[in-house]
This record gives sequence, structure tokens and C-alpha cells, in this order.
Amino acid sequence: MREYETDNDYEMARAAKSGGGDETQVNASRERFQRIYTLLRNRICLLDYPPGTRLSEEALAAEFGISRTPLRRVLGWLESQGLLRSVHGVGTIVTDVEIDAFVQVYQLRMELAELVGKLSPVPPTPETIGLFRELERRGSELQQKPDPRAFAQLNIDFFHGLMRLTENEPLREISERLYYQTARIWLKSISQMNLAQEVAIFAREIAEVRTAVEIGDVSAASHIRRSHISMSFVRLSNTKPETATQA
Amino acid sequence: MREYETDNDYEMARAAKSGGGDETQVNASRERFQRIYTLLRNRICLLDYPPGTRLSEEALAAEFGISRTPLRRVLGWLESQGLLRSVHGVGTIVTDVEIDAFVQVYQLRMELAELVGKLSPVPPTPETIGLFRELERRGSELQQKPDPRAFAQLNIDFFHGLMRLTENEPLREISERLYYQTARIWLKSISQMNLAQEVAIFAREIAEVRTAVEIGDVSAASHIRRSHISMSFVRLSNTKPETATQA
DNA sequence: CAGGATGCTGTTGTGTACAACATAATAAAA
DNA sequence: TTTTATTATGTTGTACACAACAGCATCCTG
Repeated sequence: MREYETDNDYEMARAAKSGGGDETQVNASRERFQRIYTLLRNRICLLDYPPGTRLSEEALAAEFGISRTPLRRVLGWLESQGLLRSVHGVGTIVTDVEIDAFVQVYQLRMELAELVGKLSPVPPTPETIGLFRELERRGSELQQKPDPRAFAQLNIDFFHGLMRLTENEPLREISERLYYQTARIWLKSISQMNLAQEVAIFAREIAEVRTAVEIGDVSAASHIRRSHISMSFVRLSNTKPETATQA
Repeated sequence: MREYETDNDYEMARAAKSGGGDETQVNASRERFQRIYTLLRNRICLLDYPPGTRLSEEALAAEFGISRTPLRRVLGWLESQGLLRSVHGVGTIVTDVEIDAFVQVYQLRMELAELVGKLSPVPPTPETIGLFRELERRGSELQQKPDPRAFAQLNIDFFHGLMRLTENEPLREISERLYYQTARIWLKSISQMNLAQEVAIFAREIAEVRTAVEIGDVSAASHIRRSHISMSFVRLSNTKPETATQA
């Protein structure tokens, strides 16, 4: 569905820009924006840029072969999503999530997960069912060779798969926003937990959801998801005594 | 609580900028951003800029006495909120909401309204109670002299009052975003309806909510709100045959 | 040696000129 | 007259130079 390459793709962008781009350039511009936006968001929530990291506009602009101006548009969107914060004279800092906000976001995400089954649920297509089977396969694979980063990536893809179960676009946008706000905190905590156990639980969740999707019961899938978000939160709370700080 | 002046306030900003601004200028910059953002958002949802309006970056920049660059930052945020859409070579257009998205947003807003009573409800302070009494007074006043714009402003203030009933900040942000996405569509439709009747119904809603708030029952207030959003949507659907289009 | 002022360095914010683009009016050709 | 090419105009997008700012090291002064 979506590409989450973290390297070698902006190189393509540069080639497309300088090379044989004889199609409409405006679309190329919007696609470039989308690519950089998605790329940076992924780097943030995959902890390539841990909370507190200071990003340099100039360095990023140079990396993507563009000027600071269009890059700042991307950073502005990321800032409006609460992932960055620009401070004059200091830098562009990757935000952290304080404990209170983390709790609130998780509570809200639980409710929204359930709403997926209530608002405009869409009967799963064979393609969607296939996607969840593929996710389940990746889950099994991950159990044999646990890895935090692959775990996080599977979690992201699973989330996007769930978003295909509703046609309510505002719900999707909002769920996505909240997901990306806490995904990195979750990932940061996962490292301090029993990785194998978490992977096993997650694999079971995928399997359960896949079963529900297969018989077309989106509501059941959403309830399964909700309960797992809830339980995941409980486990996180039990193992995470300290949290980060951020103004 | 919040100021929604549509004129004579940016003049203050200019004076503060050129005049005796011997405090930290960075705060002044952020406040300026916030002021212009709020101002433009209000103009959009109060239909000063009806859907389809083409805004000129240069004209707006001149109006606020700044360059296009900082203004574009504001426009970028409004675009990320779905209120604007910039098209290269054409202009910055105020978006419209197609019927499907409108339905989806309303459905979602109903659920979120109920969540206000479930997620981190905050016991109303005397100040909050006073606010709702004031809103109720304005509602009565409005009944004697119905006016679409004053109606819209009261609706906005009432919404912000309701947001004080929860401490869940993400829920507030998201509710606000969805509210401002559909408020102008609601206002546009109100004009074609029985204004006096709508005002009367709204005044009753305020009174009911005020009663619930007064006894500290935030959950009841949220359910009242939910039901009124639902009924408002039904009335809108019955009186609005045609809708606007937007890519 | 301690404390504070001062310059140095790197960062984001702003202004401005120009490029890329879309649209409509206009002129030319069939 | 119709159609097509072209020019004119106004718009947003981009690049770059500079201003404003914060943090830090340095140096001067007591």
C-alpha cells in the first residue's frame, strides 16, 4: 500500500527532478512534499530521530537537494501535527510526550478504535483479507527473529490495514495523527520490555483480527483492537516508571 | 475568553511590533502567528471568506503589515487543517465540504461529544458555570433579535465552553478541528432554514447543558450535546437538497 | 581566582527577487 | 466564423541573502 523506505528514495526524487521530468511539475512538487513528509514522520516515529533531537533545516534541505523554503513547509506540517517544535535561534526539536498526554492519547485511541467498527465500516475485500494474512505471516516471521524496528514497522502497517476497515475519512486522519503521536513512545518503551512476549501478544492480536476480518465482522475486529490497545497500555504503565520531559 | 475581533486588532500588532516592544520579540512573533491564524480561521468559518473564495497571499500580507513568508506559515497550518488549499498558479482557495465528508464529520463529532463526558471530565468551576449562564443569557437575547452571524458566534463560544468540561487535550484539539471544518457549512445552511426556530432550539440546548453543568454532571451535558448534534444533523439533511463541490 | 560582559557560532525567522504555473484575453490562421 | 496558437497577467512555489535570536566560549575586569 504505502512505502516506508528510509533511504535511497529521495535519491529517486532528485533524479526525477533533474532528469526526464516532462510531466506536470506541480504534481511532482506535491509528491515530493508527501514523500519527504512521510519519510521524516517515519524517521521520527521509528526513533531514527529520538525525542529531543535537533534537526537542521539546512542539512535536511541539502539531503533532499532542495532549498530551505519548501522543506520548511514540511516541517511546518510536522509541527502542526505535534511531532516537531521550532524555536527561534535554537533549532527544530523532535518533541517528546509527557506522561499525562500519553495517557490521554491512549484513552482516546481506544475509543476511536472502537468507532472504526461503528462509523462507515466497509466490508473487507479479498485484497484486504489478503493484506491481513500477509501481516499475520510477518507476525509469525517476527516471532522467530524478534527485532524492535521490524516490530515497529509491522505495527505501523497493521495500523494502516485497520484503517482500511472504515470509510470515515476524518476518523482515519485523526486516528493516524494520534497513532503517530504515541508510536515512538511505545517503541521506546518496548525496548525495555520483554520483546519476545510483546511480539507474541501482537502476533495473536493480528491473528484474531484477521479471523474477524475474514468473516467480514469489522465490529468484532475493532473491539479486538480496542482491548489490545487497552492491555498494551496497562503493560506499558507497569514497566515504565520514568518518562521524558518536554516544554 | 477568546477574542474574535475581525478588525482593528492587527493594527495593534503592528503598533506593538514597531513601537515599544522591549520584551522578548520571539513571543511577539508567536502571538502574532496565533492572532492571524485565529483571525483567518474565524473569517473562514463565519463566511467572510465563503467556500471557493480565492485569497491573495500578497494582499493578506499587506493587510497584516508583514511579508508573504510568515503569512504562508499561517496559510500552511490552515491548509493542514483542511480549511484552505493552495494551488500553484491559481491561488489559495477556501475549501468546501462535500456532502459525504460532511456526514462523516458529523457522525464523528457526535461520538466525540459523548467522549467529553467519559474521558477526563473536569468538575465545572464556578467560573465555568458563570460562563454557561452568560451563554444562556446571550441565547435569550438572540431569540429576541435573531441574526445569523451572532448565532454563529454564540455557537462557537458555546463549543469552546463545552471543551472546558474535559481535560483531555487531544480530544479538545480534534474536536476543535472537526468543529471548524463543518461550522461554516452549518452556518451556510442555517440561512436557508427557519432561523428563529433554530435559535430557539439552540437556546434550549444551552439551557439544558447549563443545568447539567450546574449540578456537575458533565456526562449528562455531553449526552445532551450529542443528541442535539444528532438532531441538528437531521434537520440539516431535510432542508439541504443541494451541496457544493470541491476537488 | 571569580564574575560578568562580549564576541563567536549556529540556528530559525523574514524579506525579496525570480521561476513555474494556470488562466483568460488576444491575435492569427484555416 | 471557428479554431488554434500566443501573449499577458496574476498567482503560488523556490532560492537566497540577511536579520533576530540563543547558547557558549572567551576575555576582560574586579
